Amino acid sequence: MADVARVAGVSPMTVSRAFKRDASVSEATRSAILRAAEDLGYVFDATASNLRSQRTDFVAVTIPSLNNANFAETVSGLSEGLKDRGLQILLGYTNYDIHEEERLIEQLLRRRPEAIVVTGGRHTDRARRMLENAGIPVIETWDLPPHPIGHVVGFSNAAAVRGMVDHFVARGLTRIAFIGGDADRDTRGTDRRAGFIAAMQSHGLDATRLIAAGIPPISMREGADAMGRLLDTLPDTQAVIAVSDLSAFGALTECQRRGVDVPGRLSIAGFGDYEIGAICVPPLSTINPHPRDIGARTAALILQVLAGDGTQTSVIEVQPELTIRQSSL
Amino acid sequence: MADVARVAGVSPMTVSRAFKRDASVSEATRSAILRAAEDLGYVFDATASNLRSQRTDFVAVTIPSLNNANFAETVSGLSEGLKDRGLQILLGYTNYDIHEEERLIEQLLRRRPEAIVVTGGRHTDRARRMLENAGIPVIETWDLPPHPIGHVVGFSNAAAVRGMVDHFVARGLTRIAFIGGDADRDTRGTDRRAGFIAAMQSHGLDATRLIAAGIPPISMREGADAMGRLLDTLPDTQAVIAVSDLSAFGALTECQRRGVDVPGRLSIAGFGDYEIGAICVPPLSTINPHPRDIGARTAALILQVLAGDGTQTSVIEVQPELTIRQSSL
DNA sequence: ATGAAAGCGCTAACAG
DNA sequence: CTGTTAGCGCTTTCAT
Repeated sequence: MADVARVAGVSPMTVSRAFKRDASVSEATRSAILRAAEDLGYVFDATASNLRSQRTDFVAVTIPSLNNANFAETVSGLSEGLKDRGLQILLGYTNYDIHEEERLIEQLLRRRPEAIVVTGGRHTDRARRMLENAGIPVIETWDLPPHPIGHVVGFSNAAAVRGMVDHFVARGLTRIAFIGGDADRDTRGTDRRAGFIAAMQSHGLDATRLIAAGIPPISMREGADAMGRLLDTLPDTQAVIAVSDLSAFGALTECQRRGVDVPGRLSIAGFGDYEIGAICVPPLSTINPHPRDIGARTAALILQVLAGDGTQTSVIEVQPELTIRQSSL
Repeated sequence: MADVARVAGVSPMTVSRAFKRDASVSEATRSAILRAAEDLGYVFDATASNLRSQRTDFVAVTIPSLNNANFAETVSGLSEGLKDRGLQILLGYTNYDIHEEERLIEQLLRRRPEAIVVTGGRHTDRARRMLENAGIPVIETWDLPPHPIGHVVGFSNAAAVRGMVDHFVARGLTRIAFIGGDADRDTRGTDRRAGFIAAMQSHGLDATRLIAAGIPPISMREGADAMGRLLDTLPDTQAVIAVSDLSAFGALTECQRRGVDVPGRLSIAGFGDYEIGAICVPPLSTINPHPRDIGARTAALILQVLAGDGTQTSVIEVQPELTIRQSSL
């Protein structure tokens, strides 16, 4: 920066200002500085800026998996909402493991983010303590934890599934199974399964048709395998709710391979409103948790909190939407 | 850190050492320091460490889209290979736009990464200049550019498609169409389309059955729409290659909706070996570019280069694999 | 194995 | 609109 200042004939401080958005530098001076910088191949050093200004413009985000359209949508909505203010996302993934999440949170906090967004509301004790003491806004998403650490933008996974159970029951189906949610690593999956069980019981129905599908992320293949076991062991099942659209689609393909008519003999529903559910034949009933909205509203919340709008914490509920398609009609 | 030092009864320098992996601190001192840090809720400040040591332990990575299983696999393989050495990925996405890529590269370089990995081999002139002058290892991936900036870990998208054309021709099919690759934002898509045209011409076949599918990322829906137009306008087409498995699957569903037998009346192939192609009915022929290997080999290359193993640049070719399934048999 | 002094490259704070 | 001074919290370097 000193070199650029020398070439442009100004002080380093003026160069520093020229690189900021709204700093007061005359247009002529600024363009001369930027030209000098370009000529010299100077690249602004954010590490020094971060230290001195005590601002990094990072927003830390943890998601269970990179390769998941739902979480990708949330991150995308978040990123979109933050980039106008120059905030950049520092992303890490936990592989659906809260111990991995703990390690990740520690690493992320070392980078001194302005805020931290975590997926889910269940954490190790130490992770929780670190978040509580971080001194920055904390936002839990994709859940509605009973004791939030800070802010929340999410929904109840259990309640969302209840709507689908009600839909099946209203159609007169009673022998309903649930695929997935058995490994307690994926807290959203287990919550959905718990919601299924509670909803079935409240209807006075048998809630024991639970088919394990392995550790998350549940693949399409695992959904297909689970459906195979279901058809083998409980062939009188009338409807299936899968922990995600991906496993639901896998289950559908297994029905196709075995010549089981969907929805004639068996209804299927998923979760997440992934594109595949809308386009496959027949299209899948699902629950749309509005992942992009979660991201967008989280971004808006962060901007508001960083602008100093009060210190109270908000709980923003993004209502999941029951989406009924041909697979359950 | 000074506070921790005081509580632990040592100098800040010793605290600093206690937080490093292989620093020479007695075990007793180290554990006393770590306990003091935990008690005080101290979190190591990476921004200061970065500035003083001139090391960030960041590896910058640009990918076209977060929500893409192929790129997610590459990032995952990369991340896996880097984390043992404490290197963290700083990820940004370009939305398939080289101008967005230019902006992103500038932002990423300001964070002073140890190396930078970009997806693709085509860049704006300014982006290319920034990468050349960055003074860190540069790795282009998912392509085989004629004039690499630095290292390369990738494959020829055009050559990969040739293998699929040859497969169809060997089966006696001659009226072959290509879906996608029309928007020049996605250089990998256009390269695949160009490879299709070249391969068809080298067989003396008509290479004009090109169906546009819109701007990337091409959705399943766009694949289905493209297939609809193809069936409407060129109903005698015998085989279709789509720019990705996702659009190929969309195309397949359109055939299902119209009662067009696949592969009886029409063969379909995709690109990418996404899970959906392996499980849908019928399963899709595809080209597997081994995305995780690209990431893993990129990670290994970075570690080797950072360890100072010579200054020569490597071009590592990861061979795509033709995967023939029922959709083209 | 531990400590003292100096400084990484920028910007807050103040001045003009 | 521009400049001066000091210092962000670590770690390099050199000691012992």
